[in-house]
Amino acid sequence: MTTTLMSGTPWRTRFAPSPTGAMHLGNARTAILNWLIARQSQGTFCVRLEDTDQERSSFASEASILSALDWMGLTPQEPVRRQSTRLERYKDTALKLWEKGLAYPCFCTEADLQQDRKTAAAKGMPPRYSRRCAALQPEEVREKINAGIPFTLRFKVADAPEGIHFRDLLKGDMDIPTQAFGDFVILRSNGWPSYNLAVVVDDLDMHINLVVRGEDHLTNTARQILLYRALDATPPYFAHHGLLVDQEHKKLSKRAGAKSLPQLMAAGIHPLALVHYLAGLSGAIKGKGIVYSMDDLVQRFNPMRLGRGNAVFLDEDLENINHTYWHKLPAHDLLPHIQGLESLGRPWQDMPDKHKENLIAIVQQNATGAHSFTSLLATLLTDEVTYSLEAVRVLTRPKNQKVIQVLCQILAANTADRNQPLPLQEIDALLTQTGTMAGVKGKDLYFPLRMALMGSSEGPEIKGLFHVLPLSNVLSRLEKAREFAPD
RNA sequence: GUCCCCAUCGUCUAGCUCGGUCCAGGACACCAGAUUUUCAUUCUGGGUACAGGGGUUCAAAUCCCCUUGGGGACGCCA
Repeated sequence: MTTTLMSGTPWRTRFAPSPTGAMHLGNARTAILNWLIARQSQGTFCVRLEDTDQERSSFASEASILSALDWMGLTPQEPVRRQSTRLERYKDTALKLWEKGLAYPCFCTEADLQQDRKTAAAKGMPPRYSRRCAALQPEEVREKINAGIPFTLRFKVADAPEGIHFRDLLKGDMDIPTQAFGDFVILRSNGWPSYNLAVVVDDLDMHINLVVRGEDHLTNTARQILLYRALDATPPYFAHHGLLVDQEHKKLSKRAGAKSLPQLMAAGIHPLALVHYLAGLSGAIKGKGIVYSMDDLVQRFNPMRLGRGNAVFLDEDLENINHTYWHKLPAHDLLPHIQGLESLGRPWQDMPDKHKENLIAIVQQNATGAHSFTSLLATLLTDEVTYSLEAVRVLTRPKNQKVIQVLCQILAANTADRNQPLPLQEIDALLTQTGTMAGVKGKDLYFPLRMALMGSSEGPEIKGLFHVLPLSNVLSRLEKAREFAPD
């Protein structure tokens, strides 16, 4: 039987970012796909930090990437690995390849190579390594080494068969000619491994059986397959997904305004919305509506439907799906992600979670993101209503004052505990009664009440307000609104 | 420059493997109506796509070729 992403193999996948900056959307999507495929197949999702570039790697980036993964709910199922702790292992492997005659030392300097590339470009040739040092005689090599000239180890590509064939689990049969690249470096002159070597050694040692990454790695895959062969090892399966592009179908870039994960978090995106959108961009999420948890997402994920081409990322679409999530997720799942709550002060902080969730549930349909809550909640927590110009206009009309006055009378006669909100079942009757007595209905009834209670034309459902505001608070708001009455 | 990948509504895509059931289906977005005694929510309806050109065939979104467009790779970066 042909192996597919869904043929039952528990996939051991990995997400292997280099900690050289904040996590970007493309990275995030790769991470999500790896996580999803592992989870869906009852496999394992691993994370590995590829920090072999000493100049560009930073601890801050590591922390940022790891926290972004955590935020998205993509928890690694094994301890995070770090390549910089395994330098000896890579070096040994490179040396072994040299001994076997599959690699050779290269003494070319940075300047030499740059010159070569320039010359090649001028001739319209691909900028590949000239293989100058492959021609060195053993004595020459020994001399140079004894003279202390620094060298790298290059893998002998030309010795490989014509093309490299592999079956990509997403793209199908793939043939990459070895002419696509020159003899590549596996060990740098400072003793650190190159990307391709480190990846192969680690994927082997970690028993990764499926590599999911962007199609920009297609030629790296060919190089890595060569390394697997040189090490007498079986390569894992590969699945290359398309890249994320912007509206103009250009690669997503910071310059073009693409946001990083920390920026998206700060912008008030709910993690489930982001994960759903990014996973859905490949067409692999079945059904409509939001997902309520990562497990839910796994249920609806079908890796066989992963698209083959590039995917267009639209801020607008993310915004839309984000709104939907803030509207529909239970308040319980919203609370941990709401930002700026501390500015609400004591009354909020002292409140039990259950009560907080009730308030959130009332305002969430008007929320647009993680920090749209504070202002909405603030209007519920205070007695001080801020009236908009529109509110003032509405409240100064006698007809509208009548409505408020009537409601005040009705509430004043109510014997319920003033420190509690009114019971749900009473609210309907109460509003109907107000309407009847004031001789209004529909918008004429609700609009003045909305303005009086919230000071603005937008806000939670009126009935909901009565359900969360203590009766005393409702009364004081109404009293205040009555001050707009014309003399 | 050389090589590789991709090409269906605005977006993500179904269909392409085994050509007819596709004057191309769905979702999101958009527009219009309806419901909810308010905004929101919800419901119903609507418009919009097979990149272009050649073949093959009784028949092509589906197979072949070319063109165009887009993306990627070619580092002592990953």
